[in-house]
Amino acid sequence: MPDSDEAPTDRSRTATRILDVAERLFQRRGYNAVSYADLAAELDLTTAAIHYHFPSKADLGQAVVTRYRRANAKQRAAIRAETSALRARLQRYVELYAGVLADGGMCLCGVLAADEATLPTPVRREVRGFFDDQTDWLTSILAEDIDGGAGLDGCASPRQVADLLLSTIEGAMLTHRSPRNELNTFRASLRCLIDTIAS
Amino acid sequence: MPDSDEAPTDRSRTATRILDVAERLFQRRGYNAVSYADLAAELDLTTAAIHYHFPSKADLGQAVVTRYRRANAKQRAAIRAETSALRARLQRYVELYAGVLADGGMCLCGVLAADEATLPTPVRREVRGFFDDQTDWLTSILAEDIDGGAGLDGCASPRQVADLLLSTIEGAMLTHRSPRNELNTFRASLRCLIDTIAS
DNA sequence: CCAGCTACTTACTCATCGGTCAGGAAAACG
DNA sequence: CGTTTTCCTGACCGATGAGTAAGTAGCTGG
Repeated sequence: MPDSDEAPTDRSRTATRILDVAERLFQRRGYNAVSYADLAAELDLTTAAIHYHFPSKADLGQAVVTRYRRANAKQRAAIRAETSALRARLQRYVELYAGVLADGGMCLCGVLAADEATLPTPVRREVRGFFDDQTDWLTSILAEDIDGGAGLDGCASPRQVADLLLSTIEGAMLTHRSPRNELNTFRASLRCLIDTIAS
Repeated sequence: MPDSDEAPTDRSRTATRILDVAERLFQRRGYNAVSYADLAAELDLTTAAIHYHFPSKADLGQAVVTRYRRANAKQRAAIRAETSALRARLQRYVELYAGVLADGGMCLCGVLAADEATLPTPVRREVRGFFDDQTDWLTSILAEDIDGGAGLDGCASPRQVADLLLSTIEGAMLTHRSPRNELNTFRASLRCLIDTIAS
């Protein structure tokens, strides 16, 4: 081994390109509407080449979601490290999703959740894991808050507020996709919620 | 014509059965993962029989969503007629979706929104129409409210609150599907929001 | 210089997809 | 009664889905 590489999973150049394109397409079209042929065309490869790196579509799907989860964990860690106020943290967290929405995509796990019934088991497990990651993180961020978070009348626990936040984010992405510039509507909905939650 | 039938679109018995099964399957698997063969098997028909009633899949999809939209409009009208308090109206509105979630489904239009990029144009138009229906109705319900709805700090307009509500509902359905009894989590999230919005 | 591995391509397989067409049973119509 | 219309079946179509097998070009290490 040349040097202890940054990533725990050490992917070849081509495998990484495949994951990149697959992630993009999954975010736009969902799991079932993406074929090996689509990927091959965009990558200028054959479908067999993709099967060489990812034997089955389940393998590919799992690899994409696992990487997505890992990248997301890093981003959340950065937010936690670089900000301390609840409001600022939530705002930066929302911007994570706004960025995806801005270039015509949907949260990878949000869109895969819609295909849940037809997802291979390992992919489904990974998607659920992603959502658990989010609610756990949000819960701890909310619980850490100094002023007790008395914003929402009806919510007893930070966990409930976390659930509410995640739901709203995923739902806002689902219902406000590209055509008109609904990115602003997305941001407005979330700003509204955050203003109520934080201070 | 025997008598002026209740429905503007007068469907044969079989066509209605096809729509019923198609709606159920779309809600569980999304648009792309439902085939004519699936429907035929469940209905004990041939695929050709379905093509007789709905020549293309786009026709079928559009018919399903149009009917769904119409039924939903009736339910909303009933809520408006039978309740007057904002809180009660919103609670009954949320129960509309909780019912779908309870038997393992997802909002038809929510799940179709995830497949948006691959949807035939008429189906996509109908799905967008459904969302417009919801925000319009919620907006007017909120605007009608006597106490001005001072619940959410950051939201100026009823329309913004309506957007927020719809997003939360769709997102909560997406992220809290069947396996454990997450129906309660769904209800808790929405109760939390409603408590903040109404009185 | 050859053995072996990595990273592919070419050329398939077989199932399933949405969709078509000719025909037939049965009911409705005149 | 005969004819037309409604509603369906059986047999098929070409395209596309995921996946496979065999072969090969290019490095790499001994």
